[in-house]
Amino acid sequence: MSQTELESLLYRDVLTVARGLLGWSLISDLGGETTAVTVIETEAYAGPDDPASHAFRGRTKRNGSMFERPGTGYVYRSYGIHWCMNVVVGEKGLPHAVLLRGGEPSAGVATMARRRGREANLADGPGKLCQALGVTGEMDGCDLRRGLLRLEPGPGLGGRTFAETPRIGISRAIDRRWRFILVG
DNA sequence: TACAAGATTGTCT
DNA sequence: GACAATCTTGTAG
Repeated sequence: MSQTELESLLYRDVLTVARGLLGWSLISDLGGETTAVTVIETEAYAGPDDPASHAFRGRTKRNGSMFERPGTGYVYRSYGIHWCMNVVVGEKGLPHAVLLRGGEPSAGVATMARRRGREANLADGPGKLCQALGVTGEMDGCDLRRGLLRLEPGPGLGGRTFAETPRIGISRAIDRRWRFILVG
């Protein structure tokens, strides 16, 4: 995959993008320190067609970023405590997004451990991933194709396969198997 | 204007 | 395995 392929991937169907982002690197230079993870777990949210999406009932102050152009980051606060980040996909104005649920630390591990206050389980959850990379609400609406927080070609699937499972932590439309996770 | 619920995590039992 | 921490949105009065 190349940066150009990322560009075209972002305009594909949200489920295709959710699968395609597995194995990519998410790199952060926030706070003057470089940290990075390999994306290993994603979830797809299809805005107006998805009762579980924040954008199901239209645009609000919080989810405005989801209506921006693909490649935009949508960062929101969860349960008033944690930050969770999405990659906006699809045509501009269509609130489709892929939630980055988990990653494997690949660079700046010491920095991530310091931010997280522990050595293990640095990014195996949406809130943990953001904390490890230093992502906060200030990054809402940023351009993930360039800048301090960006997606770059990573190790890819590396011969590993991925599983499709029901989504986690939601109460609506839980029957849709729109969660993708690398196994192995 | 008030209140319930939520795409979660860490700690304690 | 249960529960608290903590804030924004949506809905009702």
